[in-house]
Amino acid sequence: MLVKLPNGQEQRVSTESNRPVEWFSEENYLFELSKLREKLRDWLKSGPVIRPLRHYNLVKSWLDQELIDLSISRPRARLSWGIPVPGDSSQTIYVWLDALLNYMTVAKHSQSKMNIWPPSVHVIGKDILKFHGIYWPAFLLAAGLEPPKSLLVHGHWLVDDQKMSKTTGNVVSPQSCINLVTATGLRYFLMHEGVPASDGNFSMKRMVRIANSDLADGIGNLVSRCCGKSLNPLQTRLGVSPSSFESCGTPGSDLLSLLERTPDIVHDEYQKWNFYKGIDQVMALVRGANGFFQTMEPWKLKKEGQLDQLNATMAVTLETARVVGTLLQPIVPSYSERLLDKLGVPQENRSWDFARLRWTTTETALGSQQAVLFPRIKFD
RNA sequence: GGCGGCGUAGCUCAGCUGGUCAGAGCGGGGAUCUCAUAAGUCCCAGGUCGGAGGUUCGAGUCCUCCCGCCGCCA
Repeated sequence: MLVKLPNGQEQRVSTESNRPVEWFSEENYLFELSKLREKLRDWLKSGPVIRPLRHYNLVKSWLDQELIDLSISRPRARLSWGIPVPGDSSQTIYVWLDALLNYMTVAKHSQSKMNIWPPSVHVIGKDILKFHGIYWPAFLLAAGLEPPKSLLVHGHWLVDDQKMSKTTGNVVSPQSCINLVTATGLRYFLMHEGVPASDGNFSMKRMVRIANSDLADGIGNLVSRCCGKSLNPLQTRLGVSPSSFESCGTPGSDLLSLLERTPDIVHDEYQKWNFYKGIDQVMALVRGANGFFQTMEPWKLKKEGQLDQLNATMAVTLETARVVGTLLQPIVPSYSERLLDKLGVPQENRSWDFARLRWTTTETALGSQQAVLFPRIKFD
């Protein structure tokens, strides 16, 4: 864009960096991107390659036009650091070509267990869509290699609807967020509030509120209610059977219904990268469990000596907590680990197969850890 | 200029394939409980579904125009 200098002259500057720009010409090697348009189109059509759909459409519209060949080298005279062009040491490979190969280097060679090229999903920010939706797949296709099977393109975090910038002074430091709410709290907030197709609005206040409400209060308190020695002196988790729910009447059958349908819905939302919707479903289940517990009033059942119903109530609630912990593993792994540890769930029983109600007669000892999964954060 | 996306309660969103003229969470107000991370539960208030017109028995949902925001191309 054109800006006016103090001396009255006008200067063109970059719209992003505000640094002066000028015309010049030089010789470079070019990558024949123009010859790859059809291959890129074929890749785009091969499935839900780019999501959300708006970004897929954007790349599609770029491929509706001719592609211009891409400069991929610079004269060594002004770019001495880097990989020399094979057979012509007067030119250096431009960094934005070879840098992308780091994805492949890590994926293919770091550990034998992880030879996973092409990746099933590559997560990127929307600002680098052209590189990852056009150039990178083109380089790979030209080399006879497979591009990623899909790209998940997410929006940006704004602050009060404004881009973060040093100039505006509204930059949010991830480390300061972690210091305040822990990595778990930050992750939870980002996944809870992140709608892939649109930019999010970041707020420290809102982050604390959401982390507290869900991780400390909703789930953390529920687990505390069940695991406390007051209601659970033997510190065990009893098995659940259909009669566990039946003996709790309507509240039991209502919770059973919720518990049965939630995992599939969550799975479908996760598959579509709609983590925020999946989290909504999980939290609805948590609220259902708290409501069930409140209705059953196990502290009264204990006083009255109704041990069968007390046991059923505890078993049902703890089974629900187990499912919740399993469902939330992709969202908040270490929090879920603590939860599942507290419930005495073996490591081999934490995969997705166990992210649903399971009938069992097995009695499991609770972990001896402190039951505070997520301390409430003081703020304001 | 052309094309595309978005606009639903204070905030974040769902609903968007026409049918209880709208829901959830957070926030706010009130009540209640004490097993529990002062948590839980219940109740209430909050909505011109950007605006106008149209189609239809019926529109937040379909069509047209306008307003605002964002993006791509030129």
